[in-house]
Amino acid sequence: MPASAPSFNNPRPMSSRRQYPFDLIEPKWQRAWDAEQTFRAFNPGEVLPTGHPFAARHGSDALSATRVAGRQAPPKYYILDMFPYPSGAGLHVGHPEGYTATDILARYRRAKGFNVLHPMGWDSFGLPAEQYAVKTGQHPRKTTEENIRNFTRQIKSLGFSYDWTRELATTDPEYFRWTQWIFLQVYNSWFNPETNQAEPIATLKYPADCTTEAQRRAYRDSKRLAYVSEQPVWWCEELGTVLANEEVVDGKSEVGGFPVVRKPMRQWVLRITAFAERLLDDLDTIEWTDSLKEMQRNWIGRSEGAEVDFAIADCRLPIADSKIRVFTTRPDTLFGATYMVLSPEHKLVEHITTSEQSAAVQAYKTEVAKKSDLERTELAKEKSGVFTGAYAINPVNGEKIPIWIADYVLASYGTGAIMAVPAHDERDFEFAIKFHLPIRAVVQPPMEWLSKNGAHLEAEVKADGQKLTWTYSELITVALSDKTFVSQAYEVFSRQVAEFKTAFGESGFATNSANFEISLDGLPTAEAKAKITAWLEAKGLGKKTINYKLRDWLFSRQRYWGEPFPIIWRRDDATGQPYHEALPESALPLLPPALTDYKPTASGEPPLARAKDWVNLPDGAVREVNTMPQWAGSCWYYLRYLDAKNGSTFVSREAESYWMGTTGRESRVESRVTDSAAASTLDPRPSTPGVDLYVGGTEHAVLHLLYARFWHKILFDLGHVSTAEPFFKLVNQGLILGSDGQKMSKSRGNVVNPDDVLAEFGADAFRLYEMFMGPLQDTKPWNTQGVEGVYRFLGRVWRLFIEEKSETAFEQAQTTAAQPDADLLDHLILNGTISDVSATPAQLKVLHACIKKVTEDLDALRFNTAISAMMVFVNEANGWQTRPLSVMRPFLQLLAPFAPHLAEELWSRLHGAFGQRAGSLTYANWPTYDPALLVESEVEVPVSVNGKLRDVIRIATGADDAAHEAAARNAEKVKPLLEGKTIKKVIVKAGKMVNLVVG
RNA sequence: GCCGGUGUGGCGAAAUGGCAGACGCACGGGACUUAAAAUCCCGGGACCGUAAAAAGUCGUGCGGGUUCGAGUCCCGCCACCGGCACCA
Repeated sequence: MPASAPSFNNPRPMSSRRQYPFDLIEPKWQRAWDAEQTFRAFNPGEVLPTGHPFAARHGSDALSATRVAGRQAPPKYYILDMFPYPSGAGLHVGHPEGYTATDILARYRRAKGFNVLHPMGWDSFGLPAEQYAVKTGQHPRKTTEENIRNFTRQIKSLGFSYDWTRELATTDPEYFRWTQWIFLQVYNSWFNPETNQAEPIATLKYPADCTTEAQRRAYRDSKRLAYVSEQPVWWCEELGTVLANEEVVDGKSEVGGFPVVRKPMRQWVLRITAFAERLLDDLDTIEWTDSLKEMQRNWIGRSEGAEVDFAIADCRLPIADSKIRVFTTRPDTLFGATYMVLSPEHKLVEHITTSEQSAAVQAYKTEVAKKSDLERTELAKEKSGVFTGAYAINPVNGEKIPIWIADYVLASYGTGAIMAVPAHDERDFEFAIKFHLPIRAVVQPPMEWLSKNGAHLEAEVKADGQKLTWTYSELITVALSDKTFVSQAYEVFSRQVAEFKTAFGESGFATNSANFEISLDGLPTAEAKAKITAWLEAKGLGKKTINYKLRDWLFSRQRYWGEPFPIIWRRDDATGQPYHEALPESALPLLPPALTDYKPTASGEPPLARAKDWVNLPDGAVREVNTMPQWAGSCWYYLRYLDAKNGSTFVSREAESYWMGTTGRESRVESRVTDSAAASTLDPRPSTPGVDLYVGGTEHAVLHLLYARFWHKILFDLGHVSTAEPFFKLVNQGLILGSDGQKMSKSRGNVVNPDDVLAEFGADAFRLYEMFMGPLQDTKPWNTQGVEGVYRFLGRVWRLFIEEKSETAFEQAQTTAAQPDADLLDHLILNGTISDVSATPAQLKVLHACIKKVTEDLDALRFNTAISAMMVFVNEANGWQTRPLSVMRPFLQLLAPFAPHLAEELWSRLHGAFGQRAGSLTYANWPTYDPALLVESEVEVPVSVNGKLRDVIRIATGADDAAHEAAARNAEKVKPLLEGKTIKKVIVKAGKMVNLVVG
């Protein structure tokens, strides 16, 4: 039996009778919601269908521009799930965790009066469908469509309140025509450093020496945000494609873990580095978790420092090339630079290498080239390198220092060359020790550091005119109390710096750092950096610089199942050079050609090259045969949802500014009565710019989220969208582990299939359990018995509302009669304990405490404790002889976001029994609580003596401190402890606790 | 190594600096039943007690500190999870 099939012959025999007929209720309401289009979200200006519950609540003119003055428009709330890749394996229990959380919040916001946008779609380009196509020849579209059907069925069975009219798939030509369109926007833009933003390529100014059209074109193409570059890229043989930096983890492909090699290739690249600063800065404007922001910051990797030029000694090169530029974050240690290192790939290496060293240098370069990057990082322990025979001049002291090459210096970062300061950089230190290069200390470490790292050393010191030999620890100990020994301690450090087993890389005070023009001595590191940088700039020897680890985004893939580039190639008549040209927008969508074989060509070209008719155009031009990466479609899908059916633009201006929250900012949740109770249940920030809440897994912390922010900023600069950031608040759901506490995987056999859980317990129980397991963000193990727990809870809810005797009748009818399912439910009648009587104060208190807790917890995304609050309510209500309608009704509203099917069913029965028309529970106004009802007349207050709890007193609410103290002194278990003692201090927090301090 | 997060019963977890363990699972006892399941009620951190209780002692990874009072705040460790890692 395939694992994904619902198990009818369940391993656990239907040991228990169903808690309630979820198998009838759930499909019933899913059909009703479908028929009513209950969750359809309306765009501004849209005519609301009469009878739609949203119109019933907010008025049919709710979103029209001509809305009657005085009536406030409902505020928008955009709540988004990361859309899934529809894999053949189907949904696993991890997917619905985030989806359930967002669905609960979407339903909660609807009840609170928001216009909620909650869409779902498919990230449907992707490798598995293509690999399947390579194997079987079946078109990937077919596999993809089958998988989408299965995913849709599974997701719909969970009762999520998506607006399915906005469903999209990245593989749909009507979708990817706009992906291609956005690519053209990127292609036709450049980054203007003066305005710090993307601008149309037409605003580009050409340098004077660009005279011919070919020159202008070359210049223009070198400035585009999408450009072609011949550069070393990660090639994965197994996947048959190149990968972006971000897709390579530990020298292997992120997908599949296949080996990758560095290979120079002509590729499309997007200029994300131009946006590094803004991608970094704007993190401060959005509400993401610290860890997520940190991950993005680390990936961008900003570091501030200086570029410094070192002249090459005795150089025979033309003057322009006779210097080596390095990047350093520690220009203050320039006086301690005792050698230089170039990366083996550095352009100058061959020019400066002396003939004596030439053979060694060549050999080393060959050796390094052979090493994969995996080896280069894995074998990081042992430093290697070769002397070039050449020397550079340290610009601050004129010293001749040797130039080496070593693979610990990366060609791709900074300038590909460093000044080595072994005393203050761990890597340089190791290298200097290994190759016996000089080490010079120019920063004084703190005493603690010296004592920790110099414990093994001996020091010769002068004390009382005598020479003595102390251990370094002794010297430091003396220096700490006697200032006259401090300078000796530093002197020994400077002299014996190589004896310390490590470099001192932190901040301290500069020393040994002076020439006849400038002295850094005595300055703290920060000031020393500023001073030397200013000096270098004044002398034209260097300048302040900022560097990023972020690389430009490698954007092309050698695959079939991706968006084709809307680009063609021509040859320049004059020069014979190939150049690229964008297709006109009217040519979109550009469909991939039909193929029978999806493999790359024999000559290693991408699969698209097989389609000769498609590639070769009548006028001699040829099409680009690379395709876009999977990230392209997911970079902007959240925008397409806003206006998914628009055939003339990717998203209309009105829809964009409404849903992204830049119009109608003044609109707030209708402010009700003035009392604080109502106010406290209003959201403090009704609408935010951008997606209000985005929920998904951490695996997209850098890739998708960085790329999407990048595209969004380009669209923002070009005036296509109205916010600088796409996702205002973002929450990562935690991983769900197997019941063995291990990551779920087929090989471990611990995968839980939602279909099975649904068959046994129903969608509501499944949803409830996923939320009850623990905090959304935490990693937590699955436990099927836990599902039973919440399932029993739903059964108790059911029995609160349904007459038990009628259940027997229902069951009999179910086994005997061949009635349609819907009619079967008619055997059930409302529990006789529910009546339209006024509630007791105790009942009201229980209800209002529940409203308060559930509301506050939903606002804070604490689903687990909200559920436990409802359990407390049900445990109480279970004991009631009569259950007032006015109490039971609001409870169903609280339950509705979590268990919508059950709540709708009971809601409609409750109203039916009292001859009322129910109306959709979805748009019923969220209940508010009255704090006055929560006040107790008497409270229990713990009493401690000397901080130890000894007794509990009952005392009237609002009693003063004196009354508390008196009651506490008289408490039965406290009295004996006070005998013969004096009370030194009394702490009273009225209504909270009393503490008596005795001596 | 660096950055971020997490450590609380048998388990998942709760606790604005103020009665640690709400709620749920598992477990034990009882009611109902011919019986079981389901349901309903009761119990429950550990230790020491006791016929049963009560009382008492100890308890939120470890060690210190602040405070009348610390799971919560501060300092120093340890372990686990996630990310980055020769980025000058």
